[in-house]
Amino acid sequence: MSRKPTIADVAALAGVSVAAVSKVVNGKGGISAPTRERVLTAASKLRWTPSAAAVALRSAKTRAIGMVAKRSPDLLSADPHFTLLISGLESELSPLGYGLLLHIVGEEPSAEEAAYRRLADERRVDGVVLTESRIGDTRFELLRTLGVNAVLIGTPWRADPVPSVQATCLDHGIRAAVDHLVDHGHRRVAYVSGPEDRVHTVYRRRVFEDALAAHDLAPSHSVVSDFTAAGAVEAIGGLLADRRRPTAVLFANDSMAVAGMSAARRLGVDVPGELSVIGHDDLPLGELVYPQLTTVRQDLVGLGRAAARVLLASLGEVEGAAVDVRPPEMVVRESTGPAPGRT
Amino acid sequence: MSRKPTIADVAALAGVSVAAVSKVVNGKGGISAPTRERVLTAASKLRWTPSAAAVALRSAKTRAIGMVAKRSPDLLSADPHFTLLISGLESELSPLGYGLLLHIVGEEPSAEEAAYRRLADERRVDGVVLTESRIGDTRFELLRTLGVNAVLIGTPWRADPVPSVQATCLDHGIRAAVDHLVDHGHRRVAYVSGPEDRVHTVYRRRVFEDALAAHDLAPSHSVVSDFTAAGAVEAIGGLLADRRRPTAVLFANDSMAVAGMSAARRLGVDVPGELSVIGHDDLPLGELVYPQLTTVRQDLVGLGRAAARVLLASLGEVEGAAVDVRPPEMVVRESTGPAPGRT
DNA sequence: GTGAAAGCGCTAACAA
DNA sequence: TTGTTAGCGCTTTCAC
Repeated sequence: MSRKPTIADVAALAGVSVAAVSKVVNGKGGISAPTRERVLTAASKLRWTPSAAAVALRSAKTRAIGMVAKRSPDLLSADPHFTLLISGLESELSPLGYGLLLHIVGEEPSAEEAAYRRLADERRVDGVVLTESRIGDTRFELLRTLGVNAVLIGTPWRADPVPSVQATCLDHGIRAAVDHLVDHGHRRVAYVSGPEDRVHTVYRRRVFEDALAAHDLAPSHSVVSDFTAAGAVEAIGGLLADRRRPTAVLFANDSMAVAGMSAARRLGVDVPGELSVIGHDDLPLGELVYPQLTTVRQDLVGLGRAAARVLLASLGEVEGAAVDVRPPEMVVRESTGPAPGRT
Repeated sequence: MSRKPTIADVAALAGVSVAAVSKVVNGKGGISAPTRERVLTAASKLRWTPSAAAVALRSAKTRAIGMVAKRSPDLLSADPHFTLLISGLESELSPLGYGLLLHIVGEEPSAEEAAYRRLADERRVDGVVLTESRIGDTRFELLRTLGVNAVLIGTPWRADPVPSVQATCLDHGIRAAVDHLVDHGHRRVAYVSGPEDRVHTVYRRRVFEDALAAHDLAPSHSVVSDFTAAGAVEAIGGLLADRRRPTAVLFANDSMAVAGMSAARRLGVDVPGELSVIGHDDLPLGELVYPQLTTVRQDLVGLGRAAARVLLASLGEVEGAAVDVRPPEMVVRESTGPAPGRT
């Protein structure tokens, strides 16, 4: 197994200087067509590709972007979610030869910060993508002082002037879900949210309330949960125990919705006969279960793609319009139906 | 925002040579305690960390390992699986400062090979981990000729002398599942496998058959499926249409099992009353659904961890015993019960 | 249009 | 024990 060829080998084989080779592969001007040709054939004959390390050292560009994901102990909620975002990211990064450096950290608050710091200090990436926007989020400040490009997938906390991507018409999905429910005669509708420190938790609950208010209704119940199965089960238990229990419930994600739906059925409550259930995100999971889950689809892959474009644009790799992210839309499947007592 | 400090800055601040700094951070000998001390304080005062690019260039070690995942179009099956493996990998890599470079590629055969080639040619990683061992797998050969360290998670194809990790007592889980079923009076048991090009497909089916044979039984049906929801639905449809239909079915993964279970219920077949269902892997999904899925647990996180250790060992980063991977075990939940007509 | 040469930040001989 | 120095493979002025 021979030593990896270097730019010098290519230059020698092509009978030109290393500078010429460099110019050719980087598309810099001042190279005649014939020279160009010879360099290219020499390079492919040698199967030469520039060493990532050398390029990174010389040009201070790593051609990699980083992502750090907090993994909750039961990893129930966030994961399938991440996979979709990552697919979207990769579909934009890969064609440009960018890599995705992934870090999974535990729940300890310091672990996440340490991961970002390391990425920055070691100069391993040209930018990072953040997810799960939190209230009081300090990650952008950190990254800014570290001098790292960053983009947030989701709604920034306050008017924090951070680059971020999100769907247009962000409220459409939940509104449609509420309208759907009300149209089917539901009057007592509950909401089970995710952790309160998430920016989207607050936003989505407000949209939910607004949408109900448009029908002169108020939430029958509003419970804060934690994205775990146990949390969803507990939440549904509480709701169903109420004498004036809801006839429909929206969950902040699909995993909770499925867990909640299962818990209801286990308690002998028919879904959607006695209780309609709606999820959020539209993960593959929702189609697997019985009854199939009605949910609010989010264009997770599109969000990943858009985030990559923003980063790439700030690195001067691409220009122009950000790709747009499809607005959330309701996907009606089997877990919703008319309110009980209504035909 | 000031320029990133270099080793020279640290050396200057500490009043020593750059070589001294290098030796200190790399734990090479020949440094007096006081010098060591001053270097360390200087480094932390400047928040200096060696540049990954420079280290990589100089030492030909990137401190990163790569993984390329084929993403099936409907990404139903493989994904939650990957997340678990990645968690395991990261838990070993992170503490040693190793990064995980992830590539998601499409189904085209060439895409995968291209991804490995790029990782190798650009010298972006010190090793790669492979998953989804296939029959006639050529990836190891490729990686070998590319001169890249690799480790396989799963059973190698034939006696291919490749470093790989897998659980001990690999057959225990499926055997236990079969025994469980037979003990509950099941005599007509079917198997729904994954794609036939996977090594584990063949292996698991054989274990299934052996386990049944130990009870003087043969599979009632054996169908090859594809890890998709649609495939599982179709498979279950076929099985249930048979006049002598099975009273229990094992699926090659949890997603198919859940989809199959749902399809059965939709056809009016009670699970586990009329049909027992068993999955494979024990993904979080199985606990969410109703009835909860009985399944064969696989220590996916442990496999990731073990794979990382193997790679790290071959890079001289750690030594000694590989971590061991917990044997597969059956997790009895709600989707299995006595055979119909038996109390 | 092309090439010579100076580093990017670090490690590892080798000297002192 | 410590410092000097020669590159690792590449990009980029700046001459020619």
